[in-house]
Parts: sequence; C-alpha cells; structure tokens
Amino acid sequence: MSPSKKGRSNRRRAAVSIRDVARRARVSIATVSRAVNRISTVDPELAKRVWKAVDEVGYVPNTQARALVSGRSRILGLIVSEITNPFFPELVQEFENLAVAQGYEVMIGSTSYDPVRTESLIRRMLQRGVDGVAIMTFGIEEDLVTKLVEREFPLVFVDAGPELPNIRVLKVNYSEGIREAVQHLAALGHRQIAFITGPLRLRSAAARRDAFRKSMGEVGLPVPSRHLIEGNHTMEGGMTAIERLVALPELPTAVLCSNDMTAIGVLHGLYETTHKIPRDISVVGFDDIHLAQFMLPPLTTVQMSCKDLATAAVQALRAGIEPDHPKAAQKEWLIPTRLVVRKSTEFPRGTLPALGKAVSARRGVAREKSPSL
Amino acid sequence: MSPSKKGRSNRRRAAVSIRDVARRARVSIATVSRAVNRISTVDPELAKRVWKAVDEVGYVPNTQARALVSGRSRILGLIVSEITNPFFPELVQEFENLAVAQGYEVMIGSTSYDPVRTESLIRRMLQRGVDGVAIMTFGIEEDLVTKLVEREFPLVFVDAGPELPNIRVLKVNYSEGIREAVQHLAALGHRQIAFITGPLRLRSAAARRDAFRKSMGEVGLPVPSRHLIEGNHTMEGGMTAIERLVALPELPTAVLCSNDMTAIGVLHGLYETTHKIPRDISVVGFDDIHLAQFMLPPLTTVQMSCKDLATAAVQALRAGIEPDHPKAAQKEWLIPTRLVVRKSTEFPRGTLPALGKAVSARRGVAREKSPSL
DNA sequence: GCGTTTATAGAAAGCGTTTCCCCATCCGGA
DNA sequence: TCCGGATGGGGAAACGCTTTCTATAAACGC
Repeated sequence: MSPSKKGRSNRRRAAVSIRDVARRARVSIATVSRAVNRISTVDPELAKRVWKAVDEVGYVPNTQARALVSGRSRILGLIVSEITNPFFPELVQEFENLAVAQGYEVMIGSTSYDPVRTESLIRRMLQRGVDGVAIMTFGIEEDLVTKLVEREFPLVFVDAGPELPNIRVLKVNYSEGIREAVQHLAALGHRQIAFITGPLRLRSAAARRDAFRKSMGEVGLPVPSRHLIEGNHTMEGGMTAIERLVALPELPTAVLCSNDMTAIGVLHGLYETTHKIPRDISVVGFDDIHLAQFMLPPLTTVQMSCKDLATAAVQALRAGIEPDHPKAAQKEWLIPTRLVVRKSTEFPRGTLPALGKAVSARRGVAREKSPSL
Repeated sequence: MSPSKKGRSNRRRAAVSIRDVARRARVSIATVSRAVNRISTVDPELAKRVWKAVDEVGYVPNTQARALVSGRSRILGLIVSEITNPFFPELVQEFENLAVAQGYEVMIGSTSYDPVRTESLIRRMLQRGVDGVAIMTFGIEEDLVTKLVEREFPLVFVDAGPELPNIRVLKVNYSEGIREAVQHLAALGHRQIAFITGPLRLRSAAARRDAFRKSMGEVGLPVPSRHLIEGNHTMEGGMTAIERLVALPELPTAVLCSNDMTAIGVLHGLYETTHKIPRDISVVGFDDIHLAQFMLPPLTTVQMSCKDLATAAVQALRAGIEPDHPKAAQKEWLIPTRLVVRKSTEFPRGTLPALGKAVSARRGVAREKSPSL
C-alpha cells in the first residue's frame, strides 16, 4: 500500500510490483522474475515460496515494463480487408482464440482496401511493438514491406506476398474447391457459367478467377469475356454485376461468385428482377460464411475454413517470431477448400423437370455438415 | 546505428531513441521530450530544432516506455457480445476510426455471452494497461466491476450498468424506435403481434422487450405470453422461435424481433415452412445492420446507429480518462433509435388486396435513406 | 586438504521515456 | 549596483521488469 509515497499526478493505480513479491518471499527481485518466468535454474523450493507470495499479494506482471525490457510485446497484428465483411469477424474470432490460448494478445486492423489506411495501420502496429503481422489483404506498398523484410520483421501473407525471401505464406488451394463447384454445375448440365470476380488488384481475387478459368477448361466449357465480370467482394458489387448479366441477350444458367457477400448481392439483385433461384439461375458463393446457410435459398458455396486459416496464420507468425520454434524453417502453409452443396444450385432452366428426381447425382458431391436446425 | 554495441539476444531492432534526437539537436533528452509532447515552456526556436532532428533521424517515440512511465497507454478497450454478429463489426469499425483519429489505439474483445470469457477479457485488458473499457454487453461479474469502480477505473456501459456511481452509461432510447415499429404495424391493421426477445439476462434485451410491451399497451393491444418468445440474438434462435410461433393454433400476423440476426433467422424459418413474407406474416428487425436491406425481402427494422453509439462511447471514455475533459462530469449519453420501413411489413393477410394500393399510408413512416442500388 | 567446477541467488545495469528539481540566465525594480 | 522573481533548460531519478555479471556455497577430483 505505502500511502506515504506521494503518487505521481496522473498515475492510475499503485499496482503491486515485483518488489512487493520479493519482500514477501524474502528473495531478490531477480529470483522472483526467474521464478515467474519458470526459469529452471531456480531452486524448486524457493520457486514455491515465490509463487505463494505472488498469490498472497496478488501480483500481476506489468506488460509494458516486460515489453520494454525484453523487446517483445507478445502481441500479434492481424490485418484484414474489411471487418464488416462477415468472413473476417469469423476469422478474427478464431485467430484471437488461438493467439490468446498461446499467450499472445491480438491487435486488429481493417484496411477497407485503402493503401493509405493499410500503411498507417502497419505503422501503428509497429509503434505498438507487435511481434509480427499477418496480412490477410492486399494493396500494400511494396517498399514498406521490403523495409520490414530487411529488418527481419515477421510477416505472414495469404496466397502470395511480394516475391521476397523470409516471409511466410498461407497458400490457399482455390483450384480444389472451385473445380468441385464447376464440376458440380457441369454435372447438373450447365454450359453457360458466369463468374463474378473480386477486386482484381487483390491477388486472392485474381487467383480465384484463374482457378475458375482453369476448371472450365478442364470440362471443356468456354469462358466468354461477357461472362467474366469484375466485382468488389461486396453485396453492392454483386448486385451491380448481376444486373449486367441480366442485361445480356441471354442470361447464363449459373453464376459463380468470388465470395459469399457477392453471392448475397446477386441473390438480392435477382429478387429485384423477380428471377427465381435456383429455377432460373444457379448461384454459387465462396468462403462459406456462417450466414450462407441462412440465405433464401441456402447458398451452395465453396468452403474456406477460417479455422484452418487462423491456425496456420498463428503458427506461421510464431514460427517467425520465436527463434527455436519447431517450424521456424517452414515458409508455406497449405489451406484446402471444398464445395458445400445447398439449395441455390439446380438443373438448368428448361431441363426436363423429371430430371429433378435424379437427386442422387447431386448427393455425390454434397458433403454438407448436419445443418444446425 | 552504433553497430559496436553488442545487441541483446532477442532484441528485434535497435530503434532510434530520444537520445539520438537529443544528440543531433544538441539539447538534453528532457527538452526533446518536452518538445515532442508540445509542452509550452520550451522555446519555439529550440522546439523547431528538435523537430528537425526528429525528422532527420526518423524518431518514433517508444509506446511501451511512454506507457510505463506515464501510467497511461492510450489504448481503449472495447468489449462486445459477439464479433460474428454483423452489428458489432460495424460498431467496431466506427469506434476504431474515432479512437485512432483522437490518438488512441483500440483493443477489442468478444465475450460470446460467456461470463468467464468476459472476466478473463477484462483482466487481459487491464494487464495490457488499457486506459478505460467500454462494455457493450452483459453478463459481467458485479464484484469485478465494483472493484474497478473503486479504483476509479473508467468504465462505460450500454443501457445501464450496475447501480454504481462513477460509471458512464450510454442510454439507448429503445422506446422511440420500437414505438414507431408497433404503431407502423398497428396502422397497417395488425392486431396479433409477436415479439422474439434476446437473451433476457442481457439488460438491453429486457429493455427492448419492455419497450415492446409498453408500446403495445399504448395502442391498446394485448401481449399474450404465447406471443413473447425468448430468443438469443442469433439466426438459429430466430429459427427456433418462429417454429414455435408457427406451431401455434393461430399464427400472429406480425413478428417483431429483438435484433436483425433473429429476424434473418425468422425469414429463413418461414422459407422452410413455405410461408411468404410479408404476405403471410410481417417481420420487423432491430439494429439496421447493413445486411438488413439485402435480405429477401429487404427488412423493415429499427435503426440504432452504430455511429452514434461509437461516438458516444469514445467521448464517454475520454471523459473518464482525461481529468480535464470538457464533459468530465457528464454521466449519461442518449442514443436515439428510429424505424426504417422496407419490404418485410405489409397489411395483414386476409385484408382486402384493394388496400394494397394505399401505400401512402406507409410512406408517412418511411424514412429510408436512398438505397444504394 | 586444496584448487576447481558446478549450482544458485543477489547486485546492478539497463530498456526509453516522463517529470521533478535545481541551476543559470535574464529582466525589472529599488 | 544589487536583489528578487521569472523563465527555460539540463541532470537525474524514477517506472517495473529482464538479464548479465558476480559472489557464495556446495560438490568434486586428485
């Protein structure tokens, strides 16, 4: 307590410090520090005494001081494109759970696709002394990244960062899930399949588009440029894109979207134009956000597990931060994707309704987890 | 640079410190500190010299050291119920923008309605030395809060915290918007209006229910207990609740939900039971999340602006943190709510279709912003 | 029995700031 | 000319911790 000490003006609380523990346990502060940090050179008997004292006085190490002296804050930075896109909160949640369980705190930032914001965000994170940053978006100034890499600052990218050594990358296997989606549609009898991309300056968006093109090629279907529309990964973008498709002389029978939000926008746009889904047109999303199964109709979509993504991100960061991490040398992490069939895909319009009975053809692909109803 | 200095083992980067600036500007570190913190007693000429040196050596103050010595971290804590509920990311976004613009960083946490998580979250925030916490959820151990209040730790609650002095409260005027919603439905001719609540241990959920009861009383409508169903503010909860309503001998003609996620669940549940909205039943949400206008049909809902909420929260926090803040004495902030009419509400089923033309009756309440299509 | 390791604890040196205290300088008044 | 009070800058002491270096005691080999 020591109320005699005339407190500094602004100081909030005279927290109990390592010195109080030391006094109580009748040891030096060095020993307390070692005991608390579980350093093996301290005698077990003494350590017990220290821990007892810690409990008695209610000691909590001061993170600021610890960070100041050790140069490590135990904070992980996580940068996402847009926190209001429901995929990201799910990711953030998983990431945070994992990080906290492993003794790290998380500092989150959302760029809104704005390079200026991104840069100031990274600066803020560095200033706060984060130990590493996972960048789950793009549109980053290459030279900032280069500078960080030179400092050997731990960075983790999704898909593919700049071509630089010493950064870690989570490679999402887009082809896998998108191929399943295209084959699912092709198997149903679709020939005219459109694709609504994300903002193409995002590598992840371009990668999804490329995977689509490749998969279409594999089943021998053409991709005319009028069926490749650039969106922006938002509902508004999905609406605009579907309006352009609707304006075409012939509406494609199916449309695959670069993410679920786009697909939701498409659903909404088709509602406005009184098209029915999946009767008039089949719609497939990407991400499998929680919301997808609650859409009307429930959305067939390619699942990219944010649990997988978060797990890999945390692991990759720790690999870069902790010198003797078991995976310190690993530079790439692979993230799988897979199709989840729900109700927004069906045989193309004009197909004999009798075929509607042949549902078994679909069940072959369907791998939906037991729905939560 | 000083490469001769044999660096500590783990140290990341020998950042440029206040000493480098002092050397360069040929002043003491005390002067640099004062200049950088814009303390008026430093000679303008000297200050200019210091700033020049700051630029030249690329000095960035070390936040950890600053926090350690000043006892203030310039971090605001923000605790929300569930980051995956889209209302909260919108709130987080606004909060963060405001905080950063005012020189604060934000530490976010999501409780998932779990008191244990909440408590550990608060502890983590305290350990990281946040200057204050805005608690936008409930289910908090009263004694933890009491302890914090005794320490004069700045806390901000929504609706009403525990009955304690010295905490700040954002009072949301639920009655306002909910009354508008009930009157809107009553004016359309609805007599049987059900309400799906949130988890009732949340004060905010109970407050919404009470506002509903009161508004119903005002228009002379009864609220039989079978029309008051407890949900949990999730889509799943909305589905379960609507199933119970559907199982009733007579389906109410309208249902008001305690939040938009519940309403989305209701929409989905009614899709499964092949009821049509709004023909068979009108649905009203609460929050006005961005997604609401993209539902099928677009959701009529009560808007609670997260911008208002965030603005008030940041202001209230700063009022508690900064001793000479202009609003230091203010203890309550008022947040308005209002109805936004879209397409999920209509005349009750069985009403003469001719009445369908009398749309002007609705437009009187409608105040939808220009839709973003 | 003496010198030499091997354990373990303590003393003390920082980490990069802010801020208190004091001293030099300057100005005005007597 | 001298003194008192401002004014503004520098020295140095914290802040709470980690870690190196040193000291002591015990264990050990010859």
